[in-house]
Amino acid sequence: MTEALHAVSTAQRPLRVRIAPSPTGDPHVGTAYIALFNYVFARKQGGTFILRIEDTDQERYTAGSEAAIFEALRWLGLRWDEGPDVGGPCGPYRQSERLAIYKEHVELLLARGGAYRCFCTRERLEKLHAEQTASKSSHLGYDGHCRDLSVADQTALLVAETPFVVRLRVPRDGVTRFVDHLRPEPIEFENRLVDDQVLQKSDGYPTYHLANVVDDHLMGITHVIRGEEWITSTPKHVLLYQAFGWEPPAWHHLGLLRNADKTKLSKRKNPVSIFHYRELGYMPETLLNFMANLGFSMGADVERFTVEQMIEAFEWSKVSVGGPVFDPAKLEAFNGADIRAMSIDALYDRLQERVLAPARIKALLAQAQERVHRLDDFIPYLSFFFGGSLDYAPVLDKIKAPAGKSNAEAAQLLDDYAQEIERDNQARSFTAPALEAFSRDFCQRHAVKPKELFMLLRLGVSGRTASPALFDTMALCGKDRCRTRLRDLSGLLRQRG
RNA sequence: GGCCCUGUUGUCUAGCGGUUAGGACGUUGGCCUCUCACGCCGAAAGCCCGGGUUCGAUUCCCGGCAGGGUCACCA
Repeated sequence: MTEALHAVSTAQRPLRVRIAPSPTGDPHVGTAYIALFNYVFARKQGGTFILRIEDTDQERYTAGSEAAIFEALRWLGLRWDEGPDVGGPCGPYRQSERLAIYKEHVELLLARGGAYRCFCTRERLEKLHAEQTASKSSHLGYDGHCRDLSVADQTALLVAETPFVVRLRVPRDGVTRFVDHLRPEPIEFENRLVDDQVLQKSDGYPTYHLANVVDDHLMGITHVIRGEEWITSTPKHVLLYQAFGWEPPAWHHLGLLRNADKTKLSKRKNPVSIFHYRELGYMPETLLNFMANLGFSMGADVERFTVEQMIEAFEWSKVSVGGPVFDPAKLEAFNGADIRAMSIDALYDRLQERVLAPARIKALLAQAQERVHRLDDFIPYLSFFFGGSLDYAPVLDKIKAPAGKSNAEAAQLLDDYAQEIERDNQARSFTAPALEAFSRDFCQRHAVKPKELFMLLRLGVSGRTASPALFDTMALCGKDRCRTRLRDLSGLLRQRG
């Protein structure tokens, strides 16, 4: 049985893999991690590496984050062969441009009986969920209310323009089994525990599950290499392939990157933006090497290697699957070693690329010009625009919670501030005017005097009581540097109790 | 809670029935040295637990336990 299942894999089709990020927020290191393994595997096998943008959620979509994904992956050197920007034979590579395709496939499924229309209201579903939770029902999920509506009933509802979603008709019994090529045993799910997943939302957009399967098939994806978080929805995907009569890809679920406390790597507990590492001066090849070691082992006690060397040596048997803790200290050590290994000329060139990029330096000089008396003062004056965490010792006594607030509340205020910036479409871009508008509004909402919050922000970001205009300072420091420092400051406040 | 995945020092890992259980980060002692850093030498620290199978289990099997993931008209 096991043998037979393993043998099914992807016969003789040309090897094609993909990374399919969704454009929400900053590009995540987890995306880079998964991209790396897809990329390396494709290169090793002479296959094709595809970038597909999964932008089917209009609510969470954020402008500019697609471009940010391109930028981040390019910075890392993970070049894709097909994608929204470079095109390719299976385009478009942006799901929002493939809506007609999904519609068509939903119709196909409906016609075949593999899916059905569900007219249940959100209220009913919420009530259902509440009841299931309250009764401690062992399995939550749709109750199949609309599963067998008569044609007449459906027509009536359709004529009345009742909103509906389309759900996958999951078999009531039996099991769905698939092989994960990273694990020794096939993975099995009882069908009765698999929910009738929504495939098409009431706004006509596909959900991830539908779009992903349709695209993977249409784009000829032979190997799906993704995070372990997807294992539980894989039976739905397998069932979808079956409903369409398609051959599923070979599944590979990699362990999830973790915080120090072993939970799934999160923004709350760790810097997760690829840009954070770029801005703070980690080198792309070092970051890649560090991440490679999280799930891949070269063997022979070698852990410093290039992507080329990884490609050379790559085999799935060298990939481990326990969720690794992303340890910034080790990354730091790798990066330091790599800096030491460079020639002075190479180092100098590296610095020009970003840290000392002329445009950046000029922008900084513009801030320092009127505040400095000697040329030699520029560098010390601008020092806090560089580096990560600051030493707050010299200004410790100046760091105070706003009037009427405890230290803990002030810390919380800073955390909220950092968090809410991400949710603000303007402030997220981190320009001075947007930051100012956001910050003033923030003060209003949280009942703090701007003066007090702004001083706290200034101290956090610059480590000084005096600096160039706060919002220019923040914009020039960059989001990632500000975020770490504000996090540091909030930690410091919290520590005081 | 149901289901699923995972389980070697604090962390990332090597190991694939017999090893003084190897390497790296971190921690730590020392050497080098005007200081720091680097570099070098050394140390502490691990096979989740309990049953099997076996002459012998970290390794194979079973059962626990622990951690994680997932249970959306988000991906």
